[in-house]
Amino acid sequence: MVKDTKTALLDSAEAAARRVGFDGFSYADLAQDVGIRKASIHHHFPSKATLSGALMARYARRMEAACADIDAARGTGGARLKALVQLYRAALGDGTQLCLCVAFSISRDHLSADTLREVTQFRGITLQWLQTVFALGGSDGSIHAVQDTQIEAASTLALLEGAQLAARTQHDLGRFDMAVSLLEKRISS
Amino acid sequence: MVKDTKTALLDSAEAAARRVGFDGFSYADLAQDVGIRKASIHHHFPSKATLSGALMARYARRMEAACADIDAARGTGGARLKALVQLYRAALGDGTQLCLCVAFSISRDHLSADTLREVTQFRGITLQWLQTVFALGGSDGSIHAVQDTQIEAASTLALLEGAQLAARTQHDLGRFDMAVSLLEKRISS
DNA sequence: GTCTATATTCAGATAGAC
DNA sequence: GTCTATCTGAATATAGAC
Repeated sequence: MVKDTKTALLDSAEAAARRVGFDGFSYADLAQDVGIRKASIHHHFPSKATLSGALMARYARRMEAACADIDAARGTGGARLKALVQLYRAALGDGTQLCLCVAFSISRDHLSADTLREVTQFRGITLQWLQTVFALGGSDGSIHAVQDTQIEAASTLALLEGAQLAARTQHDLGRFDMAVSLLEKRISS
Repeated sequence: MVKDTKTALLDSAEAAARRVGFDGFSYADLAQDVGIRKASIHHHFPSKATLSGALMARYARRMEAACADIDAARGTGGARLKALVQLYRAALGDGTQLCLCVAFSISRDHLSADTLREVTQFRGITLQWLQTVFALGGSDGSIHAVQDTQIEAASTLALLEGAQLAARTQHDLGRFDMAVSLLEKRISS
């Protein structure tokens, strides 16, 4: 089955945004990557702002699905938290990419209000999910020394995003692993 | 005393880069801000790559000085760590700015090799300093449950940078405070 | 050191043929 | 849906007068 053009464009744009930020790529780059002319892109995404909104919306939906998948596959809070750490690690790819949400945080002054709402929603979903995970992990004993779950969620998201930055700055996944190792020590196997 | 043009340009460029990233501002923006014509900027910084290098070099030197100041003013590891957290918090300004190092992490593929070296050096300085602080805080009892100092340093830097991202994404300093509150709880007053 | 003027390249975007 | 052709504005950068 062949990818339709719109999906191909979204895929290409997402990879570019996560590598060089939203201000760092152009329609010309996408056109070359996908194999159509740049004018044709406007048929699918009339403006770059439209594209940014579609990108972030798809990303947020994917995150919701990923969290649901983790919930279905893992029973304890600790196992779920471990899975999320792995998700953020995998998002680094070979160490050149970031989570789209982190990449958009920098370019945020050039994003549409629509897209900003999507970014906020993405963060909200993740934080909410993390809170539940810490509550579960605290009561089932799989995460050590759980304190206020809202604070745990905020700290963990910051740690994961910061660990991505560290890894990406040096193109070295080991930096991510080192930054999250203290968190992982709190999870019982 | 009046600021010389070169310093005014560096100040303006730094603020812009920390607000919208290195790809997010132009010489025209700087010219308007500083009050000269954009062609004149090239006299001080022939290319934007030169500017990025100068920016990061100045930033790294300032960080070294700030760490030295903290060491001179605070005796315990805990007090020094608290001071660094405040430094990162203050760097947010009104919640629209990031640490230059974080901002440059996103635009990194458009930076010169020279500038990238400066970024790496900045991270190295900060990590090294943090390691010493955790070693001190562990032995003087002002930081609770200190483990491997290299890992503590990496985790803390990631947390601080991630906390900045969280605050800046929502233009809300409270997000920073919440993300770092677990870390601060480990410091005895 | 700063200016005007200009070169060049590239950005996002549109019109209209096929 | 994709193309060619084109527009408009803005980017970095240079030449040369003052």
